[in-house]
Amino acid sequence: MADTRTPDSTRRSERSRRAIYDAALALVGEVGYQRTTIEGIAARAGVGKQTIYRWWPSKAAVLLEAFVDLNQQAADALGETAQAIPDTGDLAADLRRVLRATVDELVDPKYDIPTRALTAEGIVDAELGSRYVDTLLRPALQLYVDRLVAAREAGHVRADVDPETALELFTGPLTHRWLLRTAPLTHAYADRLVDYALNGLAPR
Amino acid sequence: MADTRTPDSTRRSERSRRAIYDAALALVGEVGYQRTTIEGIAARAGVGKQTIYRWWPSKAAVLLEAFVDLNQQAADALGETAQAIPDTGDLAADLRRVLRATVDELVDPKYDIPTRALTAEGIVDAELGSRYVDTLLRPALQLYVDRLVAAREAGHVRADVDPETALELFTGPLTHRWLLRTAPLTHAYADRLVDYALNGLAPR
Amino acid sequence: MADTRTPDSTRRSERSRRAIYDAALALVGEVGYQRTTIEGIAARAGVGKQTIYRWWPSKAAVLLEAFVDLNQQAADALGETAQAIPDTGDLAADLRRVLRATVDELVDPKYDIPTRALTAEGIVDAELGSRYVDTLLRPALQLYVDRLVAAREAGHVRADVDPETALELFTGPLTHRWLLRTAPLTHAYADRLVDYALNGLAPR
Amino acid sequence: MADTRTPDSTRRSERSRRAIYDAALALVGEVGYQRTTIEGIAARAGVGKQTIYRWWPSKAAVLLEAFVDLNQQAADALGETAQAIPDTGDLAADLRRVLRATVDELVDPKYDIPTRALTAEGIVDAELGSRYVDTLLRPALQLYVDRLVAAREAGHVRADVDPETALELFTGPLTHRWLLRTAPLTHAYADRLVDYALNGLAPR
DNA sequence: GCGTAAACGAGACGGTACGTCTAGTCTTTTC
DNA sequence: GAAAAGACTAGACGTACCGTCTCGTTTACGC
Repeated sequence: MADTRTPDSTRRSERSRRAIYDAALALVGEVGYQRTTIEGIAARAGVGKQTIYRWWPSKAAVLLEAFVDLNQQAADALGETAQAIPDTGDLAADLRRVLRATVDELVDPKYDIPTRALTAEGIVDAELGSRYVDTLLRPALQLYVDRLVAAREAGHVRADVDPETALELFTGPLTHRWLLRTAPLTHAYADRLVDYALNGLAPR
Repeated sequence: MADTRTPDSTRRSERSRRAIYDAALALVGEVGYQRTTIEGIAARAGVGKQTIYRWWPSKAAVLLEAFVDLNQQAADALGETAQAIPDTGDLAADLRRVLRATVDELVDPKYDIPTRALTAEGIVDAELGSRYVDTLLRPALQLYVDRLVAAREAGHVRADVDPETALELFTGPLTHRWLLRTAPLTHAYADRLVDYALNGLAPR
Repeated sequence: MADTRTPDSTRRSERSRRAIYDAALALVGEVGYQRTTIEGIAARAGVGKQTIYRWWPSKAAVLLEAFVDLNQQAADALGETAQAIPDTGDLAADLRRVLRATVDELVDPKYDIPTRALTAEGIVDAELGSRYVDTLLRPALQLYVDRLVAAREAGHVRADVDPETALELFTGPLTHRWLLRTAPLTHAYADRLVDYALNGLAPR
Repeated sequence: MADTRTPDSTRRSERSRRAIYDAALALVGEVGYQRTTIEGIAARAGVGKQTIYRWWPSKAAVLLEAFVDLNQQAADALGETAQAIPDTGDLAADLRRVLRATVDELVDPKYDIPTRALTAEGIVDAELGSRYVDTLLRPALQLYVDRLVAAREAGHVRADVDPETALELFTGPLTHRWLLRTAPLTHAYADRLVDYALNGLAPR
């Protein structure tokens, strides 16, 4: 039977935790997600397999935490407001800037490969997916909500707009192209999205 | 080394092919994609493993073809034009109708589970992904292109609109919510998408 | 590396020692030797694993000491001479009596299972084997030596007989049948052994 | 669940079987029985673990068969009668010769180590023990029975002697010293055993 | 209609990784 | 400072599948 005793997290080895994060991210980057194995992570981290199984339920969960940790570190390095979408008063310009940056990130293999892996895993595994959304995706989307609310108050956006839906006009298509590879992701595409979404497809 | 001789498809057993499709779809529905194995499909189909390896390169490829076959059958049952997006002259109403139908399909577990599995696999496996897009997704998206081109000619849509980008304002957000489960998929959501995309977020 | 510091035995917990003996014997009786683990003994004794590793080099060593302790207690309960082979003047009768008693003991599962385990372990592990022989077996065999020497002095046994070898004519076959289960261990067998060994196989 | 299907022995790979025997015997000789693992045997034999698990229930069973096979080969090399105890008419001399040969064998590490391991395992595991006795030990003991019966018919042994018991006067003590290492195994000891057993301990 | 060659069902094979178990060590806290 | 508790590295366990490779057994085409 499985070990049903919950381990005592106060006695957890910080050293091992870090080594596992590092090994997991390195391996996914080097050989891809499918060929990254728990045995491989353990060996690379100089850790017993049981130490992984003790603290994580699956390979995907390890990678997710490793990613969250990475983001945390990056966020800590920057100031708090540094990650917010800028508000220059020109909504279109601000969105173009942030969408272009997102395009750049999604195109960079360093982010592309592990993020794809996590996303794909979350698509099939609902439990993991919800943790992924809550810890990584939702905070990123919230930045759009904040900016759109500000724009609405400034009268740059229709008063009846639901920001949760509105933001998906930008991130939805971008994610669609990125994940499904239906067409190349370019800055021009990002700009066009902002144009269409803000001004609509119908003639004015 | 692999058997480099190309098998003679004229001598292929139609019976086995059908049995493999059925077994693959049934197993994915019953135990999920991850726990569906080629051995399991072979056993369920009453077929030797080699018969699968002879004709398909991977589990995902089997499932993809099984899905294509399923769609083919459904399409054959309907008339040819039956799957096109209707053109009543009211673009918004036509889009609402088709998006609502899509929502209904994505919410139905019968389609949801295997489609998720295929999509997730295609996200990670580029080769499979491109076949998935070409055989299943692209034809479906083309229907939007056709309808949007017609709308553009009728002056119901801006003359400068790129239909390939424009259609993603509808399918992108829908796919986003479906795959990532960020929020429930409803008819109201579909309607709102049509409103935002056609009229834009900015005040007129 | 192992903790080379010799622990201070004066501070040793008598309570733990007893609990470990009891747990070890109980477990071997219940689940057999192979499936008795040091972890299991520690858990059952309510003792940390390190407490076992601190004082014993192996599972077999624990069991051996537990057994020695058990014998000690039994011996203390009886008088000192009580365990000697009786000397009624009739060597054959005395040997039959003691061999029959040995048969009874070897057939009793209470002794059979742990003694088998220890013996088997000692056969493979020379170090343990020698401790087993010295602490448990040798004292028992010495009783035969004593009785045979007395018989020799009384002229009931050839003057040139080496008691160390002679005693094995009794214990050797008995042990052989017991360990290898080549044939059932019975009182009749014990009697026959005494007859053959004392009188020889050759016709007189 | 375990694979309950019985494998088809007609399709068994003779090559793998031989390689497994060789690897098992080599490893036991090199690192001892306890530190010989199924993984190690598989790796050394260049064989998948499952191939071992498919055909044998345990490490001990592999070793037993390897040993039986070894004996078979040795027996096939010699003539049929070559392994019988010689009958020169001088029972004592014949027994001395065979016991001395046995001593030599038991002292040779090549036989000592794996035989010890198998014997010890058979002592604890009754099922394996009975297979060990039936396939390896019993045939060897039968040779004594045959010789003793011949001696009885020739009047060199008491008419009332049970050969099954009598033979244990020789093999029992020898096995006892060998397994328990109570004293060194020498030719002199073998000779003394023959003397005592044939002539008895009591004065004539 | 008969021979032959390819596809077939079956499943053994060498492997890899799984998730579990235990060994023996190390660390922290309690008595 | 011994002991309880238990996390740690290490690695074998037995299982599940992988993809390849024979085996006979159909099956269907060309002679």
